[in-house]
Amino acid sequence: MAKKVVQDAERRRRRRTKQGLVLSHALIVETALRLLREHGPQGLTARRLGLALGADPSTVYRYFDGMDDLILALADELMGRAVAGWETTGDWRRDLRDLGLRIHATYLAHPQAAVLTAARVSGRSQEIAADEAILGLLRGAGFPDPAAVRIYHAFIDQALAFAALDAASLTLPEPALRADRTIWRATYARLPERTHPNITAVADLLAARMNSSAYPAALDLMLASAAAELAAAPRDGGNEVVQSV
Amino acid sequence: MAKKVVQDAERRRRRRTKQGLVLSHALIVETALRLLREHGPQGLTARRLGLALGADPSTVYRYFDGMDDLILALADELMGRAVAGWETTGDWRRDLRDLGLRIHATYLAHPQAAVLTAARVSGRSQEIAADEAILGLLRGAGFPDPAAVRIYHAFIDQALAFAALDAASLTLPEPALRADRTIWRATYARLPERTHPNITAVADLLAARMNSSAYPAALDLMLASAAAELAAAPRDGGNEVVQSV
DNA sequence: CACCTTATGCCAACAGGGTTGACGTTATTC
DNA sequence: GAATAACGTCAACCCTGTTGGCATAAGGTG
Repeated sequence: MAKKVVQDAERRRRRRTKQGLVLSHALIVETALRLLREHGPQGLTARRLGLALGADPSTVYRYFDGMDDLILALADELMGRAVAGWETTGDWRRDLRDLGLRIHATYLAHPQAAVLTAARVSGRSQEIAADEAILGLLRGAGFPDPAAVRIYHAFIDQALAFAALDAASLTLPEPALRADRTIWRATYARLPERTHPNITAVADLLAARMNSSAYPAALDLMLASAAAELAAAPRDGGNEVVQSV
Repeated sequence: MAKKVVQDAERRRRRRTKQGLVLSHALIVETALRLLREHGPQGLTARRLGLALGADPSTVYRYFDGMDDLILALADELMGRAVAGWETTGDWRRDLRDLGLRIHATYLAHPQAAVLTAARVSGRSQEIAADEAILGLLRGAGFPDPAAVRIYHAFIDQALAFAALDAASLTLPEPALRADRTIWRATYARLPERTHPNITAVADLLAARMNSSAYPAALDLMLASAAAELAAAPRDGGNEVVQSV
């Protein structure tokens, strides 16, 4: 198995090898992310990855336990990048807002990586570190455990969900995910006005709107709701619907 | 092409054919959804679909232009089911809340169909009908076009995003998407307390929370925010962040 | 130094994926 | 009855992830 290989190879610096190749987890992840960004999900295959690395496709399996494992590593890497440079001020609301925007921005910088948002939850290092930070922040702010967990989940879910959908709007991946502006305009503007008056009337608006993000506003709403909950009752309030505004 | 085939075959009732097979768009979609629900994304392949239909895999291509086209049809079918039975009362906020919950529930009834949420936007009949209804509702309520489009998008995005993530929490699909309770508990509870005090302290809560949905609360927040915007200013307010509560 | 174990890379091969084209049969239409 | 479209099968193609065997390099130990 590649488990022990991981630990040993990680702490060692190799000079050169048979064909002069020097692969590593970091290099493979970096290359995979590049392929994903430049050529979309279709571009990230075992064979293409091997080609981009100048190595045989099967070599990747010396470092990762299959393609699924690699994908989890990619998601973990992105989470690590999102958290990198994040500094907590002690103001949980401000800190979470900052982190949320960082996660969102990181995924938007790798639009094709929207696939990865479904691959969360793995017990990998970067993710767990981020989770620890978030939970610690919430508990430190005075949220009881159930509330902290609830907010923690809502926070992560929201960030990843919006990132995935925003990214899907920005990119032009495989036909099944096609959602770019051109498609929208072409699809909606071509509808007969008689049968679809509402859509045709706002076809251009629909197309133009595909580029903007609704996440910051939604994030602020969620944080405001959490703050109101904290201010109202120090004790936990269960899972009931929060009616505000 | 299958385009003309579609129209002609749809309006006709065929008694029997060569081997006694009577395929149709509806039957194929129904079977594909069943495969997806029972065996997950891995279970929905051209070959398995052919097997389940008792037909040759290539036969599907007489009805759909490739697997992508079929997947879009599945998403369209689900949207149609979600909207079926939906009755508008004229109260846009109440109606949208109802529709949102319907969409959410429909996708939760087909957990494995979370993949389909990424396949939105296609110009297919059921979807366009739903879009028309939503946009008509918002414009009728007095929202100017830009605001209506913005809310329309936020509404759909939110419903699909939460459905996808909630469904991912409920199911146990391929390794890359693994996110079930067992995994959560096993993953997080096994962490050393010394290095991960926060996570280990709430490990059970984390696992238990995977089954509940945060969508209704988020939906209410969004609708409340939209209502506040409508009450405050009849004219459109652009894309600025809404600070409420 | 020799020696053995581990790490690392390549190669060939397998099962299974989507998709296509030719072909035959059936159903419909004129 | 003849022509045409629809429908289903079959064999084949190229792609995918993945594996086992083999060769070489590296690292540690005598």
